[in-house]
Amino acid sequence: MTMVVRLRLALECQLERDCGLSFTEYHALARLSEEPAHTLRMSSLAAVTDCSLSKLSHLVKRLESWGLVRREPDPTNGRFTNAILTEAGYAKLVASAPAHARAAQALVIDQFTAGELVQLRHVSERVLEAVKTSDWSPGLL
Amino acid sequence: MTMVVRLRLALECQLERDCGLSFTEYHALARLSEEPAHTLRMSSLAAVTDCSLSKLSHLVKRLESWGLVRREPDPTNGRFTNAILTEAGYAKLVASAPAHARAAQALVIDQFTAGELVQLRHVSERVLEAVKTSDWSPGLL
DNA sequence: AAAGATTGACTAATCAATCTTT
DNA sequence: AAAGATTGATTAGTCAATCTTT
Repeated sequence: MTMVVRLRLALECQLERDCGLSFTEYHALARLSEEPAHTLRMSSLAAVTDCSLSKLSHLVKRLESWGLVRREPDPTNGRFTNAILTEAGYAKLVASAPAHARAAQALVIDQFTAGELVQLRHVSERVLEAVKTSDWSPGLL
Repeated sequence: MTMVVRLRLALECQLERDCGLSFTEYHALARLSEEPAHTLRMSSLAAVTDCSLSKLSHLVKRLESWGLVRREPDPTNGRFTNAILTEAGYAKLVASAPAHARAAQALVIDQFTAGELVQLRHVSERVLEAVKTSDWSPGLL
């Protein structure tokens, strides 16, 4: 587990220093940017960022106060709230991504051959599957 | 990274439910129990639990308030503080370890053959080494 | 002065309670 | 009533400032 903890700490550290974003804040922006309309419902965003809805709500409030995201009710169904990446949010992400990608590259990708990386992907998939079917569903996922 | 995040969340969830301890609290107790005298300096314990000294100080205060650990100044050098596992703390750990070990076993170990586990260990070691020699030293390690 | 550790103020996360829309 | 989301109170973590011992 040490490796799991330290790898995450290193990546958190890089993001904090280079862009002033937490790991989860960064990934929320990244997930939104992958959507066609740079938009995702709060509940969907919570799922893909491994956040509880409550945590995400607080987090998006913060991102909104920084002008990186805005929220508006889904026009087609008022009980959904859409989180939308702003221009500034997208610019922030574009500015932040290269350094983060370099860090991940250096810490993980560069350590292995192409064949090992394939292996590693299998490993991850099996562990993820085991986690998903386990009793230990972390809060609201 | 998703796998790294979710695996940790699942293990945190198990510990919280089954023993009412956070991941770091559990590991602090576990590290102390591995020492001959169930004792470690605060600074050493911080290093092996991947905590800042400040975080560990708050955390140990909590463990102390629960009667699981006590602190006393090192008799040989007054600027060190020793964290010492109490009887109750050891009992708590003994009661908690099996379920936690089973969870880790189920989520990781059981997913692989013996050969793959050896591979996995190599993977971890290489990533750890890369993290250690990187610019992104997470706070005070 | 430097190392080890603690403290207090601030920021973030969690949990239960609440509010809104369907 | 149920789903989606937010809020507010408590608890944990971070950061800078402080205290103690060497």
